[in-house]
Amino acid sequence: MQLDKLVHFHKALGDATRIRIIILLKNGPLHGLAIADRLGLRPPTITHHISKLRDTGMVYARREKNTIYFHLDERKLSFMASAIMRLGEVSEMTEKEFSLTEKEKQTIVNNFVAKDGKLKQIPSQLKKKLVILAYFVRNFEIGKVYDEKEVNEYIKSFHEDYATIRREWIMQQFMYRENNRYELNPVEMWPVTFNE
Amino acid sequence: MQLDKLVHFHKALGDATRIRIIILLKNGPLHGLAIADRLGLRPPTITHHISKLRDTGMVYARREKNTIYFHLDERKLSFMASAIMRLGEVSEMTEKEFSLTEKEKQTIVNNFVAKDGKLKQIPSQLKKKLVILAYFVRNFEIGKVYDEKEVNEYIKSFHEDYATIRREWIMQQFMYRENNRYELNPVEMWPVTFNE
DNA sequence: CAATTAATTAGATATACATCTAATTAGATG
DNA sequence: CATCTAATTAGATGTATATCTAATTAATTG
Repeated sequence: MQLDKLVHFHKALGDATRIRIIILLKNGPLHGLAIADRLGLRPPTITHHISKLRDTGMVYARREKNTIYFHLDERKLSFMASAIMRLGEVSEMTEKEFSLTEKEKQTIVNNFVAKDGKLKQIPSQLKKKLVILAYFVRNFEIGKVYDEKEVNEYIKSFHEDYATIRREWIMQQFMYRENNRYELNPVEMWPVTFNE
Repeated sequence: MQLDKLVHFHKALGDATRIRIIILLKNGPLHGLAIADRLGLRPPTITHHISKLRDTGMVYARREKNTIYFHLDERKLSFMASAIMRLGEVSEMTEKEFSLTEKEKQTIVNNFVAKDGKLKQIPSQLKKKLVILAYFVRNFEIGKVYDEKEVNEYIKSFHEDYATIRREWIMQQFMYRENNRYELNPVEMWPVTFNE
């Protein structure tokens, strides 16, 4: 399910009147006037809410004579309600954010790092920035503690604006700082990993 | 869970930015500036959204130095997301709507039905109205088909405004009408049942 | 086809809320 | 205590939306 659909589903349930309609429909189909009467609201208000519920697919309509009965599709409701828990799964929208192939990452590096190994500029696009940060941070040793001067010196070897890079490493959780001493965070915390 | 809490939970998820925050936090805790940077938004905007998420309990905060890390409580998220499916269960909010003891129903009947068995007036409060409608509708036989005149005659035996009562029985699904012939709906469809 | 009933549309109103900038608070550190 | 950084608050702005009344459409039936 794509993000937009998920948002609309929860928007649909984010209203007391619509939840009450769901409750009514749990006990079986009902038509508009009956719903309006039970909730103490006017028919146009029910039309408004029902159409939002129908848009998500969790409610559908069946005509009988000139009365329209609204039914709750409990399976759909259940499926969509649980979607938020499945967010991390493959083929979910998460992947759009941060999954890059090694090839793509290499391309980004090639675009921003000169032949002499220096960083031409810090990418402004988040995804690219993270790749670059990951690329250069790998030269620290896991578990080793560095003082600020050491970190600065290393950064200067490939880019002049050491303050920004240092700050980004902390902010993006590649590194951890305590009492001005720096060390790598565990790789699991990195927003992007970089395997050569 | 009470209705209000459920509504607020879904309201909280009914926004693309907040869903994106959830996605980020699924990969581990993050602090405000990092979230702002990843989403391309300003810190106050993040404060705004995070506080809505915290209100529901699905996100909590832990301070480390002067950075505040926000954590996702997946168990709470999962519990609340599934609440909509449990709506019908006992001790849920449904019961507030329509569960009356036989005694309470009898009291309502006593208040609205005179000693001679006539309906004094149609209750305006929904709950009471349904009890009265159920009370009088029981005299029809299950499965038997009535024509409109028969229905009217029966209603007149206890109340003058037969049109209203007849219409309410249809609207509230105590009865079903087809080609001006009337019959009782199955008791499962009644919004209120009445056992003597 | 005229009358009835159910549902929807149109348009108005009032409230909620997502986002921003600017200013402020809170903690940590030199 | 002065400075830095992170987070929050305050206040403004524009958009979204819940509800209503009045008017209209759709289907059924005498």
